[in-house]
Amino acid sequence: MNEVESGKLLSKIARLYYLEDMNQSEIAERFNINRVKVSRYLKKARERNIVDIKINYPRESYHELEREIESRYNLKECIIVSSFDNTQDILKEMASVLTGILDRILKKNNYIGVNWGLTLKGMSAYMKPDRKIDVSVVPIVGGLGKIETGIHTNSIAKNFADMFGGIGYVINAPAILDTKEIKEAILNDSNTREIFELSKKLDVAVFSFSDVGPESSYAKYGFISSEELAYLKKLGVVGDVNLNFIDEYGKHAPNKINERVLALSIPEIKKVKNVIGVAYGDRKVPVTRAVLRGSIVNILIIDKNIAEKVIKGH
Amino acid sequence: MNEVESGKLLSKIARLYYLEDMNQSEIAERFNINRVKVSRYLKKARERNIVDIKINYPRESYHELEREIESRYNLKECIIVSSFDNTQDILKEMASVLTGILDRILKKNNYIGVNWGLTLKGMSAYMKPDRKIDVSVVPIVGGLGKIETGIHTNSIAKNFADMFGGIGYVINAPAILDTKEIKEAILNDSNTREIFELSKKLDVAVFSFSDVGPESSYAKYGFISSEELAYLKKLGVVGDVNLNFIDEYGKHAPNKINERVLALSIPEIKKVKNVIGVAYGDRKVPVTRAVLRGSIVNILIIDKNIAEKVIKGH
DNA sequence: ACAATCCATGTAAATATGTGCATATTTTTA
DNA sequence: TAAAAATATGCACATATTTACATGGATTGT
Repeated sequence: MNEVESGKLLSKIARLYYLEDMNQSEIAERFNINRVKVSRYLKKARERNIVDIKINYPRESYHELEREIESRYNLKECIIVSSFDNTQDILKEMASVLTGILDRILKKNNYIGVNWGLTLKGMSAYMKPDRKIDVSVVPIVGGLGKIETGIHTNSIAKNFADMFGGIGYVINAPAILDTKEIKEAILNDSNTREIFELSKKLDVAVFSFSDVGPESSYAKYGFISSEELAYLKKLGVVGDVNLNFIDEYGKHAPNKINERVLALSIPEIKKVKNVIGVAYGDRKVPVTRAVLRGSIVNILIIDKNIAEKVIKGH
Repeated sequence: MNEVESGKLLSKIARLYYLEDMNQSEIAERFNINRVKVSRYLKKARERNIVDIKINYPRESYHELEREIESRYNLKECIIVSSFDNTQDILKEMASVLTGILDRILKKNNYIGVNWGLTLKGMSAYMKPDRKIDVSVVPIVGGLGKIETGIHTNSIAKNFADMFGGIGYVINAPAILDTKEIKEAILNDSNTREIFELSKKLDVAVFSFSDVGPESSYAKYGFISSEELAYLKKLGVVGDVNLNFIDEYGKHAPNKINERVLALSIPEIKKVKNVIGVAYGDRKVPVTRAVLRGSIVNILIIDKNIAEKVIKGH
């Protein structure tokens, strides 16, 4: 058995390289071998597990779960926060995570799209970005509810623009119209069209998604009636992504309501480079799974409860 | 606290880089950051011990002791073998180690110098090189004793040449002459001079060293009288390196005997790129320490007993 | 509020590492 | 033992990583 087979040389080389910051040329020189050989021996040492690399994750992190979801659904990032009893605590955590990601991702003059709802409203209350940069914040859905409630997409856009520095665009059209025809008409109006044009420039999109149950914002605020919700459920809808109703596989489920909804569509959302989805709470487990299956987002921020159930459920 | 400070991003990046073989560009792309930043974050992750690298050494190895000696005495390599009760077992181990090193170091047409004595004789009985290459084996000391005993430098050179393939040169002069004048005369003879010329070409030198006690080969075989040994000891000599007598600091101790000794000197030995010293047994502890202190070798093969005592002794 | 200093960033250049390929060596097979 | 196959080697090139440096933004002290 020679030096290499026995692993003695491999371990020596590995030590010098990984532990003592010697480079491959220096090692080659020392052991009188070819530089390329050192590279190959190091590879062999890794293959034979002579080199053992461990990553120490921060205590409170759910990296295994994150990793599992990232690789199963091919995400760039999955970030999981603790499922605190208190909703505000979850929102605080999520806000901190989202701020970190946006601080990192956003560059000057970038375009960021946002939708509406309680989750984004709640998070923006706790977001404290490190720095101000000029970004353009664009609503990606029509308006729902009064501006004062703070869940309106224009409010969300304004919040984000104030926080990161830059301008918050305003959409002057409701999200749900009475008829298909009215929607088409509004879409043809330059005011609205301009906003939707901007969404083609998005570098980042941030949105929450929801189930179609009674606790959803549209149910609670009465934007969609319970009959309509029942109708959607019958079609196999498990929730919405920016008001696009989807089935359990994350496919858009054709329905009467969407015909008169003004919102950035799923194919258009998918074109954005960084698509960040946010969700917490038990009721959003099925829609989260659907969003993942449909590869709608590539960055996902969820709470531990959803994460575990998504993984267990399949 | 942001993503970087918390270590969350660092650990994610480290995982992708070290555990999932992603390169820095891919990671940069994924996290929307600059490629150089990934390099810097990885450095930070290592500094913060988020990345933990462990080397698994072969079970029976004394890597810590080896490492200690290597770094303390600035060796390229220190290899320690078990101190078996049976001398032959030690010789077998050392032979295997030396073979490995020579198989690795020696290239075609290299010159290798060898000295004499029981240690090299004993080892060469067990050496089984992987391959034959053309090397030139050169005696680096005059002859001592009858060829038949096998401890004569010409025998050692022949053994090495047979094993590795190549030619064993022969020195036709004794190591210890009667007078300084005779030595000078012999050194002027072309036969001897040629051999010593060759030693300027050495790529590797292999030699054992010895104490100046009654068990040394020169005492046992009567090449040096007990009066002379006593005289050397009085001068502060702790042993010899290729018949050059040295003090506890590895410095050559000027003495009457060396004036009439025919051997490659310490400065000449130090010029060789790979200087391999071999020793085992308790009596060689002081001389080993001296050899190390004097930086005479850069590769050292010793038994565990010597290693431990060298380290403990200071 | 201003200047001075410090720190972060990205680009370009330098360094280090990995790979394809042609050649050499060893092992296998007949 | 010779030929064939498999493996190892080292060069030249391709790729990847690190570093130096210049710049700009943030922070601190006055």
